[in-house]
Amino acid sequence: MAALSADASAAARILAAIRDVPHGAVAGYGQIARRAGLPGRARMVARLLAGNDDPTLPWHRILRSDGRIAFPPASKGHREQARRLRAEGVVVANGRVRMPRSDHEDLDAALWGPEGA
DNA sequence: GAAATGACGCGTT
DNA sequence: GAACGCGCCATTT
Repeated sequence: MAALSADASAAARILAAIRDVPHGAVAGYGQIARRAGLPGRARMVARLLAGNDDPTLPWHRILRSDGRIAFPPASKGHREQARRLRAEGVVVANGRVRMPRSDHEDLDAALWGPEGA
């Protein structure tokens, strides 16, 4: 069958990685792509979220590498995402989220699982 | 097939 | 920390 996307399996892996983010945790586009086994495809993650039809997908947990919300500060999506993050206990200040710049593999676990890991 | 667009990332200023 | 520029990937025109 014709491949409407670049790689259906790749998309599935990305979605799986996003779903793998626990409640109260956040991750970056590049980080998700990397976890999905697709380094450098951060934009592909964004594209999937932009066209996601899955309301159960925790898209609000996906932020930029700087820890900032991808949407413009005046955008509705930005407000929606910030609201949802706060509802999960994530501290959002000035459209910014506490994000560890040094992603050590050991600390990486803490990023994904603040409760466990 | 080339140019333009987009929920990105990183280095530099 | 903010602003600017360049690079990368995938889809659309």
